[in-house]
Amino acid sequence: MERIGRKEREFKAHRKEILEAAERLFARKGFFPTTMSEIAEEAEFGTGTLYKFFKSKEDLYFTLINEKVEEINHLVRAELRQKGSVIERIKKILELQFQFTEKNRDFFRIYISERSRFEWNVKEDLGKGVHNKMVSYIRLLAQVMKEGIRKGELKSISPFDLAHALVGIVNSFIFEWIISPKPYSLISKVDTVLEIFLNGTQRIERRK
Amino acid sequence: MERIGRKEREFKAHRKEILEAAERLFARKGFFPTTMSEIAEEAEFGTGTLYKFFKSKEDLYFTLINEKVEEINHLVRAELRQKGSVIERIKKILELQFQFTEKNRDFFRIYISERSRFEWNVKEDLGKGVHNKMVSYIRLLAQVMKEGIRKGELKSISPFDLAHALVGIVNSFIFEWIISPKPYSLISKVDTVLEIFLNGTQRIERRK
DNA sequence: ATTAAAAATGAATTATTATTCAAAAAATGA
DNA sequence: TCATTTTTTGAATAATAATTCATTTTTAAT
Repeated sequence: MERIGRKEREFKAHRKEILEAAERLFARKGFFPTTMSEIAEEAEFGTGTLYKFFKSKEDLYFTLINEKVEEINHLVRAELRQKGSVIERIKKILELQFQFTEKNRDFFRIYISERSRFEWNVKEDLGKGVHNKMVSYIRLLAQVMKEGIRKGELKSISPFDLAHALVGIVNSFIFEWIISPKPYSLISKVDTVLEIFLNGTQRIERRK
Repeated sequence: MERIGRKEREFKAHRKEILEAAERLFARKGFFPTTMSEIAEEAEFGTGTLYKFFKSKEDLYFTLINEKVEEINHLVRAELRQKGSVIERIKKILELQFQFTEKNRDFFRIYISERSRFEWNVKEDLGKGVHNKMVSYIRLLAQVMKEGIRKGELKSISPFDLAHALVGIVNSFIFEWIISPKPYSLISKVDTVLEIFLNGTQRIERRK
């Protein structure tokens, strides 16, 4: 099924090569300082060719981001559909997220610069898409938190506050991992993150 | 003491007006889309005049950020010098941070877009300054966490991990507050943040 | 009031780069 | 092979905006 011709296959392959070249450059220098000619050169195409695949530099940039965000969102949603306690699912999401981040370091350099930027809200649409996915991701997490509260697994705190706290901790660990000059395993931090998020950081008195 | 002449006083006043105009525009549109002419118009000066105060657009931008970061760092350091339990001081820092954020909404729109951007590492110096202050702020917090562990107030978790977790939660709440269309008090979130950070989110079993 | 010094101005300069498009190259098929 | 269509190309175009600086305006001094 899905028999597609050589032409289409090649088109997709070229498109992918361009996206990957762009990913490397955007990760290294950011959006504005990266030029279309540089991307073309990196991808071994002529400058004009890029415009056969993407109608503008911004289109290329946001296509890149959106496709990857879609990918991770997909993984997370699939996980959340599983049975199991809320806490188990939260742990699984952390593992997924950190694993995906390790496999996509370049992308995350771009993404974490992007997600807290407001510049795009001006130019409608393109930037909005990324922002909306962020919001819907939080909403999804809040949903899970709510379930956890209902089931008595989590404390009665506003589910959105819980979601923001978790996302905050995760982002902070990802950021640190990205900028760290010494490479280390991000996945090894899952337990620490979970411990802090679930049980807090205050030492518990042994006895009264 | 410190008798300064009218000339110098006016120079400083003009400089401040330019910085404030720039703050408003950068907060609204971000660095690249904001032009020097726009800033000049907003501040009611000629374009060329800006260059009497700042040697480039980047200089203006980073001066703005650095001065404000300096200000908050100063407040935090002063607080940390106080006596009292580590947990009390952490609470005080949260209050300071959230209060400062509420009073400087425009600035924080700029700052949270800036702090996770890598574009500047290229252009040496200017961007580096902001980054360094961030790092030294984390180091300071880690110091406090270490003290908390030594005194038995906090669990034995890597002090840097503790610092990153706290900063992550705080940033996440600040971000949410900035983008929220409905205004609300950020300071009212101090207790929630503290509760999550210290005691975690997992419901504790009443009895075995 | 007159002149000299200082400050402010914004039009002109310069540099940069996204995008286009006429020409060249490659693929197709008769 | 050769004519036709499709794809690629990168030099030329056009737009933008940071920065400069000759000129104007303001201030200070006599």
